[in-house]
Amino acid sequence: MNGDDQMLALDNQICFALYALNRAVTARYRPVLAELGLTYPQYLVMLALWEHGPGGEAARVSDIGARLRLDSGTLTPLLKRLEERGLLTRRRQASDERVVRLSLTEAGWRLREQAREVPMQLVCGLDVAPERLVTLRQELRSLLEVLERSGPSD
Amino acid sequence: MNGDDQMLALDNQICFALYALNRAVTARYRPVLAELGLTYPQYLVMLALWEHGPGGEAARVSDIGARLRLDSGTLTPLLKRLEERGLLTRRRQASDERVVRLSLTEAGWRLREQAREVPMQLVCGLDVAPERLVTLRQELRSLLEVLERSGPSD
DNA sequence: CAAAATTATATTGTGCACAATATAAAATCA
DNA sequence: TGATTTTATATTGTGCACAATATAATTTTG
Repeated sequence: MNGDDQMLALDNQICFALYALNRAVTARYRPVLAELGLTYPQYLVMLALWEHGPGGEAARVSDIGARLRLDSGTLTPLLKRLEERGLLTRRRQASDERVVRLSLTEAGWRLREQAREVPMQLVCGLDVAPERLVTLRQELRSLLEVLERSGPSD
Repeated sequence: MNGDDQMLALDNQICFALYALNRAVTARYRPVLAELGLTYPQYLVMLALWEHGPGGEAARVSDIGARLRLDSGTLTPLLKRLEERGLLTRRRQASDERVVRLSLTEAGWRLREQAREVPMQLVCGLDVAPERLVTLRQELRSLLEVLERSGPSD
């Protein structure tokens, strides 16, 4: 009799599955990253900076923002915290004072050596076939692409 | 020469794919839910309350917490906001004053009628085969279960 | 029954996300 | 060139998440 829309059942919402799993995964990372003194978003920023590499120009805030889909409202305070911990420096670019360039310090690069263990540590404590994770990752990335293509405008 | 661990590449992190897609999906919900005057977490709480139903005992804060994997630190202020908007009432249970019972108001139930359109609206504006989403949802839920089984203790 | 332990919710404090706005510098245009 | 527009980052304010702790009520124990 009641309007028992199965459409609104929590377990039928892909958004909830995504939300719950994302938080569960983040929770798994938390103690591991705590050993590095990083939060999860800070870890992602470090991954982006490590990936940007030491050669070429230092990354701009907006480079990291584009990579992680984060704006300056999120990144500025986060980067200041990483700077305070001595992992990177933030310097205005002389030729264009609007731009802030991010350079990893020695400590920032050293941290990468510790971080190398993180992915394996996570996957190992998981009892899931690795190829299952690869498949899932591909599917997640594929859907993200769909959303981002049609997203900004539509 | 450089320590080019592909393990640390951002695009190889399943955690990043999950993080990015979750935020992209949430962003899709945002304008739709704004019409209902709800944030995304508030929507999930309402889904849980609607699902709990009008019969039987009113939901406890911890019931919703168990369903959504959220603690009182998150739920208490969120529920107060929903109460201020007149969608629910919070009442201490007489027989056990520790417990707070959550009852949807008329407005809370009426909102469900509007919310009925939300899932279809989201899926339709997505150009992805529905069965692909069903498969993904199952996989996400399956992995969540794995994490929660081994998680709390290990 | 009284003391201790447990339970349910609330509070406090930190760190994201994100919208909206501000600031300042550079690029474009009239 | 001077005014306008655009661009890059920063700031402000709100609302989660989550850890740690507080509070108060119930249950368990000695």
